[in-house]
Amino acid sequence: MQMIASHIVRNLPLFIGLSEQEKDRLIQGGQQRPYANGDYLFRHGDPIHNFYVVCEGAVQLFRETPDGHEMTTDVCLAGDAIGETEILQLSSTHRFNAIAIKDSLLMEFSVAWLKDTIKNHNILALNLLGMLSHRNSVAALEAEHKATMSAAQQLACFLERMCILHDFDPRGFDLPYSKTLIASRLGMENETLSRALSKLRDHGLSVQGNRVSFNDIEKMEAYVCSSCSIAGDCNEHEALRQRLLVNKTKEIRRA
Amino acid sequence: MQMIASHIVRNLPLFIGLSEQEKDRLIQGGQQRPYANGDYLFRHGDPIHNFYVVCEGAVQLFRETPDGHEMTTDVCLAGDAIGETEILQLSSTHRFNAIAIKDSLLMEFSVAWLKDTIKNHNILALNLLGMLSHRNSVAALEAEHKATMSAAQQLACFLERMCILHDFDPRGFDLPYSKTLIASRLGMENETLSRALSKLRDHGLSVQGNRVSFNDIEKMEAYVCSSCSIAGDCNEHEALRQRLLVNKTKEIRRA
DNA sequence: CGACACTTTGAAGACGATCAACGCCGGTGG
DNA sequence: CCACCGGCGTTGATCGTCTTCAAAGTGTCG
Repeated sequence: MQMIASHIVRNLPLFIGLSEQEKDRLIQGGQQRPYANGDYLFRHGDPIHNFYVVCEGAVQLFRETPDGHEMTTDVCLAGDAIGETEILQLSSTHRFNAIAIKDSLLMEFSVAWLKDTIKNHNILALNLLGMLSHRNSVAALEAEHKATMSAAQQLACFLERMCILHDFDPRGFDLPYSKTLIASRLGMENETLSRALSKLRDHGLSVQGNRVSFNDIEKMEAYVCSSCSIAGDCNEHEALRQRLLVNKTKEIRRA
Repeated sequence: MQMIASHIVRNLPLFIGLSEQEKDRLIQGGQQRPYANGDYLFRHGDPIHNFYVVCEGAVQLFRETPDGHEMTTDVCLAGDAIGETEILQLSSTHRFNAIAIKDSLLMEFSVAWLKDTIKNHNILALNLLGMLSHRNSVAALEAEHKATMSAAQQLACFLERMCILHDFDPRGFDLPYSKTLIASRLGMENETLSRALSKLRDHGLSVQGNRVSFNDIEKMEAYVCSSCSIAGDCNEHEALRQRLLVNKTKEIRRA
């Protein structure tokens, strides 16, 4: 167990460029802790105490509006960090809820401790800057998509990103969490998601049950890119294509 | 002219906490430059050379999709910085266009130089982190609003923020740029914006021509907050209320 | 004055949300 | 073992909102 966690923490983007000894020291500052399905890590308004890394399981980050709407801002799986965006904010309270949606294992780091560490390790600050910067551009892009893309296009985009980010096989992989959650993540209703999924079958992407397969990437890109401002330098499509290639060569090697 | 620019740069959030001497040194690294209405600072895909600060005028940041849609991500006025989000990204090219929409005066800083400076001035890195972090949370909130709010509610939210950010008088101020631009910034059509504006008259906010006045903040907040997840700890409403108060006391003092 | 950009209004259409009903499964309890 | 239930996903019908298209009003500037 400790092994798994340590391995995951070692490979955090936040820790890139640090020596193994430094990583060791940092990991010493963290604490492992299990959460059962349904346990809250924290709620909106709670004081910020920790920075978290998901080692196993899944955590949903979400907010609620007074009129009862629930909006999930993110779903974190193994290897994802929670709180990067908050630790350096002025506000001392959480701005969203975090709940374990599977039995999960997390690594917790005290924020006070982490802040100090950042002040002394310039490389950490730079890593964090790069991460926030990247996250920003992704957020901007998603906001744009929400304005310019149809539900089906947004969904295709989302599945592509999921496939690459979590290193799934484009020819066929299982959704890591429920469609209800995906709908909420994308800011649409379950019914809309369901209908969007069937539309995508005409555009080279099939989803049956939990199984997703990219059948015709060219066709899908044509469908999605017409509404995407960064179609030109969008590295997702390229990555996807590469991945398909890699898998094909692996197959050939096996044969 | 140099005075104006220097004064604005001195008060950049990025430079908070630096001594005046340090600021002087940093300002030496920058260069002032005028842009005429319609001049591009850079285009999507151009290599990233500079970090900019608007000293006078206005700059529109926007993207275009292959199918002809234009989406403005931001409009920068005096005191705003351009490029904070990009300087620490891996990508070496701009991911959006920037065009002067009035005759403007900008301060330009070489990115290479700025990166070095950040590496050596820990305080700059921390300031930048705070800014990105804050920008992130604003972006997340806006994305959420796009999913949960009507056009009129989003607009009200936007005008509130504008009023506070640029230190306008809530009882009456002029829009700093065109409604077309606002519509584009909010990801809606001109017609939708126009209709949203009339709707807002029933909710305590009147706009006639370029003139905006908050007539009944209570009513407006009630209208907006029902769909806002951070209604509780949203400091915008509070700030607006304070500002109204301040202006009232000023008025009394004058009388 | 006329050209032009910006704004507003009306009418029609598209898209997603909402409401309602049903099928499917996994779990619980009799 | 089966009946029942609840969560999840799908499908159809309807409704509201935003977009689209068309037209006309407003303002500014040469």
